[in-house]
Amino acid sequence: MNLEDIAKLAGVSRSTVSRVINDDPNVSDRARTRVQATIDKVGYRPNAAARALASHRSHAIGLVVPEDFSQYHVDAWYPLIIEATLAATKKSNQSLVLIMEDTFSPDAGKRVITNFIDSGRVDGLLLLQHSYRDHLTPQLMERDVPVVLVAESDIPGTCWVDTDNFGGGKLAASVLAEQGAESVVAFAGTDEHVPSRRRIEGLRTVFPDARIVLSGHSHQRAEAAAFLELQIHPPDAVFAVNGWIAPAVVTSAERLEIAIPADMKLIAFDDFDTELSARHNLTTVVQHVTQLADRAVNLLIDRVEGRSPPGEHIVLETELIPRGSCNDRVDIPVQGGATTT
Amino acid sequence: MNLEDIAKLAGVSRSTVSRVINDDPNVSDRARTRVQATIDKVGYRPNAAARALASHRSHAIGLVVPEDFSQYHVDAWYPLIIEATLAATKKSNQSLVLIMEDTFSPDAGKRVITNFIDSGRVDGLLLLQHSYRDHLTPQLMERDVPVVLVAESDIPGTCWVDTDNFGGGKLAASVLAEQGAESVVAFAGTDEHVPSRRRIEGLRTVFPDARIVLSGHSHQRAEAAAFLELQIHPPDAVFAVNGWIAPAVVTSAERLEIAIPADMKLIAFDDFDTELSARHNLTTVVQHVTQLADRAVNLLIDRVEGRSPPGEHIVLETELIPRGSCNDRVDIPVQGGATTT
DNA sequence: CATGCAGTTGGGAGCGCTCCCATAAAGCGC
DNA sequence: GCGCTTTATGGGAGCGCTCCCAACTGCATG
Repeated sequence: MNLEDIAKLAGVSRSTVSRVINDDPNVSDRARTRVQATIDKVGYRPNAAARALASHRSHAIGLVVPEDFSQYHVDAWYPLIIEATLAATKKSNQSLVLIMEDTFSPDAGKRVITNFIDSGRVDGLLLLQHSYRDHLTPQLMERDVPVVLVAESDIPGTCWVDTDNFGGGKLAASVLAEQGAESVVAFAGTDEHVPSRRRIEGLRTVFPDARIVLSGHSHQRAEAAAFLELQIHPPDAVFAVNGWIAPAVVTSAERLEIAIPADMKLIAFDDFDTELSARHNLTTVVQHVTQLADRAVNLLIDRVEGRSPPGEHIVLETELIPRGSCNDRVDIPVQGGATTT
Repeated sequence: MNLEDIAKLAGVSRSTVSRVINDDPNVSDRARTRVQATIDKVGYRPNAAARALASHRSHAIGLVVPEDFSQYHVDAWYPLIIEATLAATKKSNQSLVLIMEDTFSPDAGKRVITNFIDSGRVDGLLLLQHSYRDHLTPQLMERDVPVVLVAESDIPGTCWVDTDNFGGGKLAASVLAEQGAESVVAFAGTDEHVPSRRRIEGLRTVFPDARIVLSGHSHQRAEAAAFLELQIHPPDAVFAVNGWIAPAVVTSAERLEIAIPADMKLIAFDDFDTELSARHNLTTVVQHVTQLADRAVNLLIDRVEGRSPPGEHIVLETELIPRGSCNDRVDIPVQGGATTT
């Protein structure tokens, strides 16, 4: 079943059927309804390969993920962004091709280009946060491949979309300051994670002397680090730079009999695990991953179509979800689930 | 740059270049090296769309994931299987297209077929565990779409690959029996999860009277349930049917001052979070997700190529990782990390 | 009543491959 | 040296679309 067949059935030409399929305005209503009806009747679907061949556009975009992304499961960032991207591409009638590369390998960019761009498998690429200070981006920029980073970037000419991590850090700080906090400690995973770094920079606009404690991608080490820090330098307030660290802080505080929020305020960035945040009643600064993916996909499509110039970027604001860990009198009802002993 | 160009440069015909690209044996060594050299020199890549159009094969396979897969992050199953599938497709020179569908919707199958099969975007489909007693599979079977389930299935004619969950449950049981356990309780998430059900069936071949406690997809509820159960009916041994539940059992045991393994043995199925398993020193029955994906992808490709008949299935054995939670005298060194108090 | 001009429609050419068949070259026995 | 098979090569046809240009319609205009 192809264009020609449909054309014959509908009593028009191949071209007219093609126009109907591609929403070309230059079709009479009579022809359009006739064609559409036969298409629906026989369940015709245009052949993707033929379209791609003739139009030089695959209507597929590639999402580049690092080789071991499932190992970063201290939080659900990768699954969330993959799911959100998938939803966004579906909305835009694009297919999503997953691409896995060791993004730190010196010729990762070349491999991605030869395997997916030069062969026309995808029209453009989405690069995730993780892979952004690697060899990939420069190599792609050089070859002028349509690329959007889901991460802020200082490479000139790159298009990117990111959450305002700096602003989010500032927002967290302002909430703590409002509650009278003076000595603040920030718990983070690693400072190679640029978003974390930006959040801390935001915090420091209000608390320049905030201590920073890093504990890597490990719940266990986060808990040990939190316990030690809270015992030796008990602060007024804690900023959990990565949401998954917050429970470690709560547990340590419990063991040290530090009451939250009476003795110590706690604010977290991200609550990918909403159950956990609700359970610990955490006041949280959240980023909107779904929106992030939506904007990234749309920007990439605009780039592919040539509608958007290189160098464009989009910054998404964070949002404060007030719960009980910063303030005794919470006006907003606690979402789902009681606090534990 | 296309076949014709390469042919001219190498002084041969289009056909010969095509043969070299497709590893056709009927090419002289002289021609092959000449063609390969020019291909490498100019960095030529065959156009995927043209190939697909001419050969009726996209060299892409679709991985169908449920709409909200990132919400199932009590463990890392989805990210792991996605990553493993991606690695497997890469090895086989296929691209991986992610497909998201509400697998319980009555016309999910029809949508997947029209959007991805009829249009020739993918050659075949991989369906994950989660989506297996839904409307998808029957609709796909009816249309004779090449499909492999990553889940056992009783629908006649389906191809599937799965871990031997029944055998794994039996293995866990035999370990507990060996340690003299008599009263056993199994903690699981939900009994709609067929793999969990099969593991429990395996357990029951040895412990027909084992109690079953279900707590849904929630760490919090798992912990509450474990605490209550261990307090009211303290058992000899616990089978954590899903690995992520094990820490809840350990915590509850600590609070109730039940020593593991002295007072109570504990064995878990899956340690997707190896750090956690090591930290709690858990003896574990593991499934091999990488292998699972490898076999599934290969079987699907065989189906697409017509090399494999319908109805074929592959069962993968589980493996026992002995740590300290079942036996005081552990011969095998504990992997990475000490036990907590 | 010829002229112009949007609004429609049809068909040719071509996208870059694969597949098939025809042909050329080489190898082998007698 | 002659036919035969085997191996290697070239070119035509066609996969199912899009894109472009030509042509045709109807209708207002001078």
